[in-house]
Amino acid sequence: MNERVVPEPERRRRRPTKQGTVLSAEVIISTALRLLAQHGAEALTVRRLGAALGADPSAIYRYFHNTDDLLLAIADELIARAQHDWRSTGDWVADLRTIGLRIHAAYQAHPQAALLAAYRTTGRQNEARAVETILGVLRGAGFPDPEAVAIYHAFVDQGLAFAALDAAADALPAPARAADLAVWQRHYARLPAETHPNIAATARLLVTDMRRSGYPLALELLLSAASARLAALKAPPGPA
Amino acid sequence: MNERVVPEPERRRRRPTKQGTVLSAEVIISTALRLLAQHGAEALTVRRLGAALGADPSAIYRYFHNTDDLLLAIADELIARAQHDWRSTGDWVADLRTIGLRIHAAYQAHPQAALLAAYRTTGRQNEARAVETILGVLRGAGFPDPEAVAIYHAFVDQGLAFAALDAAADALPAPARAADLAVWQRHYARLPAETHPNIAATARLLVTDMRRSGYPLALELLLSAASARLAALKAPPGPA
DNA sequence: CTTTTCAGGTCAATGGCGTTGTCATAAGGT
DNA sequence: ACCTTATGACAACGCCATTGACCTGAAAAG
Repeated sequence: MNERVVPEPERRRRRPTKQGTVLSAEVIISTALRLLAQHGAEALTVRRLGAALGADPSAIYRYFHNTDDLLLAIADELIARAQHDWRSTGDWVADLRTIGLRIHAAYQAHPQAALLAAYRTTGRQNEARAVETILGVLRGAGFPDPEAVAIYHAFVDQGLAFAALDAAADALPAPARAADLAVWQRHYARLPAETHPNIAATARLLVTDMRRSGYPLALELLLSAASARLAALKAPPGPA
Repeated sequence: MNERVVPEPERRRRRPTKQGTVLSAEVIISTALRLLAQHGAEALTVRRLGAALGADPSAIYRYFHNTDDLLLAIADELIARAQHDWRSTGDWVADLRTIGLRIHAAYQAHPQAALLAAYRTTGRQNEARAVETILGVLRGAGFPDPEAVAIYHAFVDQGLAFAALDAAADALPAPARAADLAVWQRHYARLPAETHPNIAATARLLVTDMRRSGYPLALELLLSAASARLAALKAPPGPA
């Protein structure tokens, strides 16, 4: 591990680069997000980031231990954006629905970054706040701790997993992306009923449905099943 | 794109390498899978694959256009394996549960290939067979077509999304993977109750639960919610 | 206001990677 | 037995992340 990094709040001396930029963790993160948005995932290299910042690539190592450290910082920033201004309504199902959709939306706004970040556990400030909030909603709803933790896990992972899945579609190189979308019309819509009766019968529905994200329905199903479980827990004497 | 590749069925001349191996697409794929299984994601490089084969790295480009081509060839195999020997039991919930877990397991067995494959729509034979099967299960259970298609979409995307999420954890470079796992013990388990009461109250549960995949529960919740919807559809006169 | 110090930007080098242009040679059709 | 050419080998290119040594100017100390 690299020891050159001084924690951001303790920084005193800020010295411009040869090209005049004044660096900071914040500037580096936002430049990285811009680079990802403009030129795709493969554009995020230390060398190109250095060039975009107007600094020597190695200067980045004064702010982040390595590229992974930088990536985790980016991930935490996305989580922060998802939580921005959120407030509980008192209805736990509505709260979780909103949180789930917000996470998904925040990641969709930066598909290239989402693809890299959605899989990581950062342990940083904003992530911890999100974990705390979601657990609070579930425990406040009346789920006993083991159930609350299990449902927290399913809920969060499902949100992140769909965020990455849908981000990947956006982040795909243009030709591959077009090809994948066209498969449903070009290929599945023309399969004969003899060999693929179920696809043939539903082809039109498939073509329109597969254009959208499957997340909203998956989220709704998760929430309604969780709700049913809670109801069962609150009526302890088992039914016939 | 590299034009050196001769399609496998047209190959006539098979010439041993200096070290005596006789190459083929099949040998290269299985060696790559062995390399991945034995030494993890970062072991799959053209150079190391060449070394493992007993051949010059560049010889691989006589069989695959580039590394992506090779990885897709590996991935293609996974789709077939997920479906291998599957048979309907007549119980639609049990069938979907099995199919979901099988997809997840097949991808889990080769995480780095899964990461590339889970996001794509190939439209090829094995994929079409899977779509047909799942739609058949849902329509056979009595879901009307629009509902069948919507639930198909949520079900499949959930399976693929979790497959990619869990594969990504396995495919992470060893240090990053260890760091992510440790976060729950090192960091979350020690947050004070004053600032993070819900995390503090459930820390022990979190540490053990987050080690496992969230997919089995998420799948179960999706299936039970779908089941409830079907029951509601079959009892048309609305309840009190 | 001067002196000291050291954070932080720069430079150069290391060892890895995927990929390709070229060459040499042996396999296999004739 | 002869040719053709597919296929393996070699060497080189331009990327990549990372690091150790250095230099310099901003801030702290007096």
